[in-house]
Amino acid sequence: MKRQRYTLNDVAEYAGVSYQTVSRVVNNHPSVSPKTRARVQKVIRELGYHPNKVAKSLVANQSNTLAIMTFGMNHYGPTQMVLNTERAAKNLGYDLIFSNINEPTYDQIRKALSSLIGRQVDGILAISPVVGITYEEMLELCWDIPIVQIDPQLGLEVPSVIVDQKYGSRIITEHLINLGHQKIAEISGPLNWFGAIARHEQWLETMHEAGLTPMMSVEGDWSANSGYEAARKLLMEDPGFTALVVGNDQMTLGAIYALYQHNLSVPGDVSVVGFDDIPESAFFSPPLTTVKQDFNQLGEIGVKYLLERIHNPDTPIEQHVILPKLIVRQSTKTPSLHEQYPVQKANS
Amino acid sequence: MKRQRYTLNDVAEYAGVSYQTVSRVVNNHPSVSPKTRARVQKVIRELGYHPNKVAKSLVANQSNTLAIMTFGMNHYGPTQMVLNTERAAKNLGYDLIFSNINEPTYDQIRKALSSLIGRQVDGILAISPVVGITYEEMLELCWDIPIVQIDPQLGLEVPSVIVDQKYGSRIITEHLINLGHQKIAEISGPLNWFGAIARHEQWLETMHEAGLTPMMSVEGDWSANSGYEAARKLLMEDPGFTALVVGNDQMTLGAIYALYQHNLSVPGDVSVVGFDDIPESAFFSPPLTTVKQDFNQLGEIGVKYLLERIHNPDTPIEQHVILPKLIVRQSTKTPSLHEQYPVQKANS
DNA sequence: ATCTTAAATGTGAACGTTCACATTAATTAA
DNA sequence: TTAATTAATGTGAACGTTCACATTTAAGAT
Repeated sequence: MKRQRYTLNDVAEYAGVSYQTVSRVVNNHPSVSPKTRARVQKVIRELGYHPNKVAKSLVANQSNTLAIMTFGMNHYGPTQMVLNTERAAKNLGYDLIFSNINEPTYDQIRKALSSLIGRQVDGILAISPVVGITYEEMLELCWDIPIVQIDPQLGLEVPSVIVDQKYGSRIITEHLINLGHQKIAEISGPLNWFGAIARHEQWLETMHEAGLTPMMSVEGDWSANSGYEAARKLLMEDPGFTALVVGNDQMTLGAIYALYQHNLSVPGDVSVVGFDDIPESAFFSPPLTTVKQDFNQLGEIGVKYLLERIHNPDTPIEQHVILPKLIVRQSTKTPSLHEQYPVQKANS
Repeated sequence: MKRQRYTLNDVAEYAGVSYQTVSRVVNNHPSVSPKTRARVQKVIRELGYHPNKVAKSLVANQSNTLAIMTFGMNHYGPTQMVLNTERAAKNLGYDLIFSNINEPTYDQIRKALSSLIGRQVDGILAISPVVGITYEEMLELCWDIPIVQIDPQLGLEVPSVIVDQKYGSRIITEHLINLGHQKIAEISGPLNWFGAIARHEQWLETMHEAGLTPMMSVEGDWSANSGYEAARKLLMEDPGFTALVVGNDQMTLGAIYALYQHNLSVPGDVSVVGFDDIPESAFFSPPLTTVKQDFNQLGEIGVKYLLERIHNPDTPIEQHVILPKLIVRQSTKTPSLHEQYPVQKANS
C-alpha cells in the first residue's frame, strides 16, 4: 500500500540522465533538448514524481509560504479575509499557513510568530485589530520577516491596510441624525479592538458635533448573544432611545430580538444600524441599514502590498485606507412622534 | 535593518561547542551537562536563534504540517472546522496549511493536492461534502499521505468523520409531523453536496413513511439570498404548505423574509426549520427550531483520527458518525386551523 | 576538415538539520 | 592505581534540492 516517494535522482536514473537535467525539466529551463525533455516528462508522469518543496525551500532560503494570523474568527470579517488571502496567495504560487490566536497576549503571539519564523514563511498578514502588543514588539518578534497588518490603529506608521472606521461611524451616525434622531444609544464592540474603539469614539464625537448628548453605551463581544444582553441592559438602565448604533451586524440581530421582547418595533419605535454588511443582513427582519466593509478589497490589497514588501524591502511603509460605504435598508426611519414610548420591564 | 538568520553552527561557535551539542540543547536531549546547557541557551536567547524547521523536515522526512482542504467557506460549518482543526493541530505541535477549492473539479483538486504533497504535509483533512471526485481518485492523488474526510457520503468504506444527516433530517421532519403538519415543502442545499442529498432524500422518505406526500422542493445554494428566492418560488408554484424544512439556517433567514413579504407569519401560518444551529439562529425572528451539528466535536475527532492514521498506517478504516440534535425554539408550532391561507401573488 | 561558438548535459558543493557512530571526559568499582 | 563504565561531546554522512561551474556534444564559420 505504502508507496515510495521518488526524488530527482530516481527520475534521472529511470530516464538515463543526470539529476540536474531533471531539475531543468521540472523548472522549465530552456536549455534542454525537446527529446530529452519529453523522455524525462514521461518518467515523471509514470512515477508520479512530486518535487520536494521542502528541499527546495532549504536551498532557496524562501518557502513560498505566507502566513495569516487571526485573533478570533467569530465574526464575518476575518473569515472573509482568510478566504481571500488564500485565493490571492494560491494564484501567485504561495501556500497559506493559518494561525489563529485565542488570547491576544504577548506570549501567545510570540509563540505563534516563533513557529512561523522557524517555518521560514516569506511574509505574514496579521489581522491584528486587537490591543495587546505594539507594532514595535511585533516587529521585534518578526525578526526579518515582512509583515502587513490588517486593521490596526489608524494613523500609525505601520505597513497596513485599514478600513476607515471613523468615517464609517460618522456616516452611519449622521444618517440617524439627519433622519431626526436625537436620543441615540450604542452597543459597541469589545473595546480592546482598534476598530471598536474607533467606531465608539467617532460616535461620541459625531454626537457632540451635532450638539447632541450621547446616551448610554454598552460593550458587547461581537456575538448576537452579547447584542441581546447589551440591548436588555440599555432598555433597563437608559431607555428612551429612538436609535441604536451597534458595532456589527451579528450583535444587531440579538439587539433587535431584545427590542421585540419589549414590544418595541424596528424601525417603528427604534431605528437600528449595524456594521459589516454580512450577506445575511439584507434578510434580517427588518433588512438592516449598515456600513459595508469590502473585505475582498482589503484582502487583495493586503496580499499585494505584502508581496511587494517581500520582494523589495524598501517598499515605503504606508497605510492603505479603504472607505466603507453606507447601505440604507429598512431598519432605520425618522423617529415617530410619540418619541417617549412607555418604558417596560424586561421579562427576565 | 535586515537581520541575519542564525544557524546551529553560529550558536555553536558563539558558545564554543559543536553544533550537535546545540542541537541536543534545542531538542532537550538529556545527555548535556547543566553548565553547557545554560551557556548554549543564553547564546540562543541573545542571538534570537530559531531552529529551521525546513531543514528539520528534510531530514526527518515529515513536516509537522497538516492541511485542511475546504470546498467553499460560505457557510458556518467549514469555518468552524478550520478553526477547530487549527487549534487541535497547534496543540499537538502541527501547523496548518489552509487550502480552499473554488470549483470542485478533478483538476483543481489534483492541483491542490499536488502542492500539498510537494510540501510534505503529514496528513490531510478534507471537508469534502461535494460530489465531483471519488474516494479512489482522491486516494490515488494523495499518493501515500493519510487523509481523513469530513462529511463525505454516509456508508462508504472511507476514513472519515461524518454527521448522520439522515438522522437529522428524520428528527426534524418528524418534529413537524408530530406537531400535526401534513403539507410540508423543502428548500434543500445544493444537490451536489452529500449532506444536502442525504437530508433531501430522508425528508422524502420520512414523509412517505408517515403516509404524507411531500410538497415541492427547491434547491438553494446555502445563502440567505437563495433561501429567499427559493421561498418565493415555492410560494408561487406550490403554495399552501404549512411547514418548510430548509437545508441550513442561513437560507432560513431568507425564506422567513420572503414569507413575511407575503404577509405570512412564522410560525403562525408557516412553521420553519433549519439545519446547523449557527449561534445567530437563537436570535432570529422568531428564534429558529433547527438541528444542531457539533462542529467542535467533528473537528476534534477528525484531527485525532487523522493523527492516529499518520502514526499508525494500519489504523482501521472507519466512519466515525456523530448524531445531530434537535433544538426546538419558536419557529415551529401546530398548524393553525384555517390551514389553507389565502394564496397571494409575489410582489414584483 | 578544422576552429569557434553555442547548446546540452553533468559534477561538486551547499542549504541547516538529524542520525549513527566515534571520541573524549568524568565517574565508579575493584 | 587502574580498568571498566557511564556521561558528555564531537564528527561524518545524509535528506532532496539549486547554484555555479565544468564538461561534452552539436552546429556554424572559415
